[in-house]
Amino acid sequence: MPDFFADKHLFHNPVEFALSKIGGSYKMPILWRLKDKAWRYSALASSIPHISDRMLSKSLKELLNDGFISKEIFPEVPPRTEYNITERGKKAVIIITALRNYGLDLMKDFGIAQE
Amino acid sequence: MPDFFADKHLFHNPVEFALSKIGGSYKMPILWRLKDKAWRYSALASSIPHISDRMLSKSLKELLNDGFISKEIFPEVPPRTEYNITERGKKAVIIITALRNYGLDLMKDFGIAQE
DNA sequence: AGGCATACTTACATTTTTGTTCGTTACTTA
DNA sequence: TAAGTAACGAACAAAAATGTAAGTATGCCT
Repeated sequence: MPDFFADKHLFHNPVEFALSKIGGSYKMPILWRLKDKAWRYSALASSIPHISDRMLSKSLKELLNDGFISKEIFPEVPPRTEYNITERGKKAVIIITALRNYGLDLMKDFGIAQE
Repeated sequence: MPDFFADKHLFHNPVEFALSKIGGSYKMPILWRLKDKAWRYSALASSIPHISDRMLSKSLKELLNDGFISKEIFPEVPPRTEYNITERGKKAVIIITALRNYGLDLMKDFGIAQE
């Protein structure tokens, strides 16, 4: 696997590419929440621990641009926005699930409590 | 999944924990190379694109401390060191493989060339 | 008129991660 | 004697990711 360019950025392997799309602190938590229902901005904001508006809207915008989620704006007052997962996002949820299970195994392996 | 502490650090979900152990730019490339044979330090250094001594020895040390790899020093001159994967590391390789396949799929999906 | 609500954006500060350069040990070879 | 080699470590610099604080629009409610 040689290096390759994408989005004006250099990558060295497929994992790096995948994590450039769904990595970082908040994208997986967002996709995970959207996996079985629509969520609005404010609900995501209060559900995801410690997330700031900056990181939430930045993450949502990138996931949207990359086609992992879709967005619907309802012209109400105050405005309402709903985010949904797309087909591409559903594929991401599969690997997120695998990573999550691996993480749970590792936690057991390291003797970390979980309730 | 509530927050939890490990290694004096706060985590919010199992994925975050897993990636604290095998994430970053170089740990997966290292584990990937060790999956079917022993490698010595200098071979890893020249095989992994752009890696510096600092990052290589830092990554190796952490993987070693966390039990993903083992190390054998041969008292020759100049010294020779060999790194091997452990059982815990082999489990990591499984999820790395999944992530890699997902990355390849994503690349196709985004129309990125691969030879 | 003033405050509240939602869904954001912008500027700036701080933290985390990674890169660069240099030094070390102990012996061997030119 | 000087230079080379393998496998690092330490100090410092730069870059990338994240955090903080504040501001925006529209319109309702009091």
